Amino acid sequence: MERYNFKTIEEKWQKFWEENKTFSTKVDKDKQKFYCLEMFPYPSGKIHMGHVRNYTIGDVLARYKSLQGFNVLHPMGWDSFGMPAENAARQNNLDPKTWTEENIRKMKSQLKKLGLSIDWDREISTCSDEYYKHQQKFFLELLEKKLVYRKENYVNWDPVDETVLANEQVIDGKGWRSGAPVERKKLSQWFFNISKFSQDLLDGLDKLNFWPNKVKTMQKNWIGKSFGCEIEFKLEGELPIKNVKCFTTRPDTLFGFSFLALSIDHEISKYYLNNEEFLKFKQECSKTGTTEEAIAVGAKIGFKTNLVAINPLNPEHKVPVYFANFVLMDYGFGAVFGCPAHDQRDFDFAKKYNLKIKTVVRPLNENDDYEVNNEAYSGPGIIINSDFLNGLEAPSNSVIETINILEKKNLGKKQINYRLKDWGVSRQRYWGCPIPIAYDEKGKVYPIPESMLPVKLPKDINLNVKGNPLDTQKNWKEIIINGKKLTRETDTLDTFVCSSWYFLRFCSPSEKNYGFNKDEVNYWMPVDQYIGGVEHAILHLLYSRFFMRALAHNNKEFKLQEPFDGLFTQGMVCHETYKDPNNNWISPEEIKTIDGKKYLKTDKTIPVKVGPSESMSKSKKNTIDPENIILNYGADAARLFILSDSPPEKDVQWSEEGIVSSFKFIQKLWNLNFKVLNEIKKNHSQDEDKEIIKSTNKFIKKVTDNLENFSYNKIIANMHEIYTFLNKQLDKNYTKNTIITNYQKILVLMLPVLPHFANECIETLKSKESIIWPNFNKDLLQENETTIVVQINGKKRGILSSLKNIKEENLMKLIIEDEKLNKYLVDEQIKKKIYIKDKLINIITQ
RNA sequence: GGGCGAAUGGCGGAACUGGUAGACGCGCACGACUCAAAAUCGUGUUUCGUAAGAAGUGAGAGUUCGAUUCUCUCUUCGCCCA
Repeated sequence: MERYNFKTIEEKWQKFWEENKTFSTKVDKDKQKFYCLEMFPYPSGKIHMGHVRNYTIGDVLARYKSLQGFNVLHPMGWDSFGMPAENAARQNNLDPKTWTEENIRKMKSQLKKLGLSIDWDREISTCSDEYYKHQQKFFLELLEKKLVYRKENYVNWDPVDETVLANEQVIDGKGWRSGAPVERKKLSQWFFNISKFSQDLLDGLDKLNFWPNKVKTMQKNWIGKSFGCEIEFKLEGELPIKNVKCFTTRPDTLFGFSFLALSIDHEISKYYLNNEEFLKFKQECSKTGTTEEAIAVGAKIGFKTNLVAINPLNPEHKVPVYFANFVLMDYGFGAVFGCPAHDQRDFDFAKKYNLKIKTVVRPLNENDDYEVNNEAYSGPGIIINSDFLNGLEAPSNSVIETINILEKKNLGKKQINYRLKDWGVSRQRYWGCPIPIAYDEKGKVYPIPESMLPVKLPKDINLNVKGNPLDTQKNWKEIIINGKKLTRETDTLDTFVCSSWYFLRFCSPSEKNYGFNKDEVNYWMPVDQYIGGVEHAILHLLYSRFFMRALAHNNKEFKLQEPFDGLFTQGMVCHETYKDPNNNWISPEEIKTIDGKKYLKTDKTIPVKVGPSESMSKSKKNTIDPENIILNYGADAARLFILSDSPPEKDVQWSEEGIVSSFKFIQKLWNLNFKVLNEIKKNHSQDEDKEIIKSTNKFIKKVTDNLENFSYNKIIANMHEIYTFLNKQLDKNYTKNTIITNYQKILVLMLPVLPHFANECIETLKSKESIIWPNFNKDLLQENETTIVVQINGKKRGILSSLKNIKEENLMKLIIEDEKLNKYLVDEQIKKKIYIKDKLINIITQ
């Protein structure tokens, strides 16, 4: 026996693949294609275990499909624009480009050490102008199609850093860096008209049969289609505006109307701009963040106007009009009617300002004198206190009925509303794709002509400035187009734009004239299997789906709607957490295990508190560096373990014991390989080939089924079974040729998971058969013997072996002959027998 | 607060359309090899019970000859949205 030297063998095969361009792919219309894609990484400089898991899962699939004869596209690239580069560059006084490129170089070499079957010739990086110049063209194409527009919108503004913050940079209402309370500020920004496709994006979900339902539900909720009605309210007061439109999903509660609330940006607000109290109120409102959550959690405040709104169903019923901070201008019409009894937010508001609370829906188990007390009732029930609406079932009938009445009286109309808002793509940052636009002094928009693309980012820029660094670049900002002096747009595009079409670029990464080549895209797209984290379930996937529709809009040559045919979302990688006696987090490397208990490495008498297994994060110090794992145990062991313990869609727990056992298993397989090589040298007098043929056939079926169902953890279990079988049975008398062909089939089954190891073993076998995925023979799966479970009164009492297709009478004979079983039957009357052929018999006696 | 999902040995997890619960791995125990240890190999391992046997898939009910699987109620946990 010889030690398996993973280092030289893994290096050998990686070199072989690179030199032979084994994974380089071309369009081949005679072959069926398979596009396998994993979400491309942000080049942080180091791969983490999440990457190892994601890319191993993808690689297993890609290698499997390729062994099956598919023409597999399996590319990799870099989502390389974004804030970490800008932050790191600022800290280390570097250029973001240099920092990013160095990280890409490091990460690429780490990924290569994992032995992934990637076509590196197709590598792309979104921060290269080769990539983003096409994105700028797409932007202009969408502008032409009127799917891009500019409008004023609120942003999260950090008043200290003088910068715009993304929602996730706002922590507890404060800027993540400065700690200053975040304000709302209006800025002119670019928007993609994703809401134009709301219905289409919703409908498309039904056709995505190979997506997890969970993700489809999340997208559905995000699009948030609601059915309701637009109502026009008459206003009394000294303003030229006499009507206000509202959208509501509950027009049936109109008799519980107690106030009308307007957004501070409602057109009516312009009549209050010289009212100091109002301006103060507006100032106050700017202190709440822009997210729906911030508004929901924050205090509800209002400003009372001297206006009065009239209930369209009862002109006698008049209520006050407020401006309120919880009403958003971009939902409905920036106005809501308040019904405190049946909406908690309205209830809180009414309590605060002492407004009337009138109950108009009673729960089904209450009487008509029911009154809402401490909280709003929003459940189903019966309409009460509402004149001609009384007695209707709410909300099922009452909403439709009320809409009918309103429509007949010309007071409102049925309407469908979506929660999905247009996608704001402007970012006030340096490290992103420049928006190819310029303005004159009056702010008129000029697209940058195609001949002047790409708009490249300026080099040697000072990042240590407040606000957007591009704004301070005078030389860069000034531009002359057709003799006209203009100023460039200094905002860059949201990085989600870059990832909304990168899968198209992979199809034709060197196409010069356009973002992709139509023929190649038509061959490869859609992505057959997309694999990534569930955290991208909404935004990235929805944006990509939108981007395909936007490109296909008014386009005869490009008709793709859905980019990802199949989607798989993998779980996270977790690890135990540890704390020292002072409750400081400590990392796994600082720990020594003695007799199964864990102690500090520095002082082996101090015990370590072991916490629950949580997803790996730097803050909890429970990360494991994949580079060390590959160095110590090899890529195949890492791949084997990351797949073995849990189903890929669930979280997996990384453990030292686990990786060690995977490592040992490969060594065992290596020993087995020697045993096989020895065995085939022998001359056998007689043969028992049937057994090995049958078992191999059975394993082929198991592994193939498990691969098809993404049950990769079960494949590892199958590999252990295979090992046990061969190790025990090998010294029987098989013919040389039978061992070679069947053992090679078994090695091919292992190849997707252990590519270096399996290729090495196949090479030592020197078989003449080609390396392809083996098919199983259905006939060989048939057994002529079977085991039948014997139940008496539903309880398992024994198991009998018999030939298949045994008749019930014969089976009963066997049971009566069996002493153990018969003892349950003597002195009993058999009332009923349920016989499931070749499987089970249940005998009922009482 | 709403939506979705999950709960199986000491642990991670198997169980196809309702038909042998606990595959496979980890851990543990015992044995072999060894002067000894590590490594390796072998055997065992749901619980209670010496045994026959009984109980057992978060809790409680229901459907069924038969439920980890289907239905209802509840508990706990996770994720997403708010």
